[in-house]
Amino acid sequence: MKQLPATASVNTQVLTALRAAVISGELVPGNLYSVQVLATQLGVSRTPVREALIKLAQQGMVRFERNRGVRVLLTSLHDLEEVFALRLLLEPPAVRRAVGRLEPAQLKELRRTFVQMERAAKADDEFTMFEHDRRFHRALLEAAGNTRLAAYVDGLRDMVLRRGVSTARESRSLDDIVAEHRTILDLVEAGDADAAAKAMREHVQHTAELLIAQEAGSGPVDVDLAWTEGVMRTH
Amino acid sequence: MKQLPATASVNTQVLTALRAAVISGELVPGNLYSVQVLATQLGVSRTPVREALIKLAQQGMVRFERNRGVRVLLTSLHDLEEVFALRLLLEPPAVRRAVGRLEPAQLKELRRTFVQMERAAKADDEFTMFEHDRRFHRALLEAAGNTRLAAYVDGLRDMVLRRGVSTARESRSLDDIVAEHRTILDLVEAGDADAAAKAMREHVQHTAELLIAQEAGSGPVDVDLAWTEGVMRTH
DNA sequence: CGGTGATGTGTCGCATGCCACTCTCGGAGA
DNA sequence: TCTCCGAGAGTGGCATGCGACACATCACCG
Repeated sequence: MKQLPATASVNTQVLTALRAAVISGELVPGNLYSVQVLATQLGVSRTPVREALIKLAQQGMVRFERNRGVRVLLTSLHDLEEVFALRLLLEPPAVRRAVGRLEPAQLKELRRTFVQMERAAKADDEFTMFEHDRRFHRALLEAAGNTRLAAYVDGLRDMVLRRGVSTARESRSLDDIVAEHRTILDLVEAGDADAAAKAMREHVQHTAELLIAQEAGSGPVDVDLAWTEGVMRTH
Repeated sequence: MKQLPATASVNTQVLTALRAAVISGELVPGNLYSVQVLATQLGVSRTPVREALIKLAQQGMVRFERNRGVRVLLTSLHDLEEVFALRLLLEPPAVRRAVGRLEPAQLKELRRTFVQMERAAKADDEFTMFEHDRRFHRALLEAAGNTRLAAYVDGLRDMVLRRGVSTARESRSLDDIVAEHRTILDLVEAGDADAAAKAMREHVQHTAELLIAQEAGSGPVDVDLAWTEGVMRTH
């Protein structure tokens, strides 16, 4: 675990470091860790470490076990299913609403983020690419005007990242991911809300299928995300 | 603030007590409170109080202000809009999925909860009614098989409760609320997934409109929740 | 040899100490 | 009377003290 940078509040730094450690797999899912040891490694006291872990626990990344330690939770197939069901329910409608609400400056910023993502993909810089991927989604969701939605989805991504970061390349190239984002971006810029939402749905669903198939291995895939598709007609 | 019961972990007790205090309005939105004082009132040390407040802060109910105290956040019109947009996006699809997945025993339990809600309404016991209301929604959402969704929506309700608990009666009677739930329950029992989902959407939307109108007072109501309506047809 | 109980180590949960910072309030000076 | 400033009280953030409990180890007994 790397040492902390010098700036900013200790609590925030610790939270960032621990989250990164979990995502990167440095803190192995299923294993128990002691607050004391983590604090020593980070060069701080137990308090901020414990507080950061409480936040991660609320997010579902770890779990405290009394007098035993804190366990990094592993994401089961069912966890993936839950996360992607939520993303499918939230992201497409949010994108639909974001179209037309995006200021020109935001649109430009969005494209800038996309270009950076594209560049990272070309450079085979997986980590940087996922950073921009995240910013892309976040910017789009925030434009929908619902900060809670944006923040929640952003948190959900953490649960998937530690699956995706190390293994996505095996199943699909970074270029494919970029292409899906390009489609979304183009439709957003064209102002076609429904098509953009549909593209987002397909993108998320595609990601879900690949991750779930990979996680399930050769076993039977018992996953149903179809119910997340909007079919209501109230008028 | 009432003294703590004797049982269970201190942290949990404190969390429950603080959440109840915020919802009941005992801790006034907009005001600053000191961890030390809260701890003394609850008869515990600062640590569990601080940890509970951290959880409430993550949920958006309070905010820490360094060297000043912890502020109970007030829910603005926009907050209500955000919360109900999320509920409209999540609850109807979840209900649609819950139908047909509910075991007979769960169905029976759901009806039992409804009957208790009805009884509390008859007795004009507002608080108990909202307790059962919450359990009703929670049971339905959990039946959809997505624990994260259920937990998240449950958390969202806290943001609204401290508006609704004291004021709902001014705008609509408890019986009306019960009637909407009866509609949902009947459709769920009849196995009509789409209709149940539609009923849930209308229930949530109705609640949103009343709370938002009441919050806005006579001022202009600039709220748009229509975008949460599912209109996708991907095939 | 197998089972069992004591003991030691490590852990969290909770209490407390300490520090830098913010805000208040009163008094001195114009 | 008004302004300014400084001392004091109060706060959250972080560090640390302490006790009860979980688990592993190992000696001892059947």
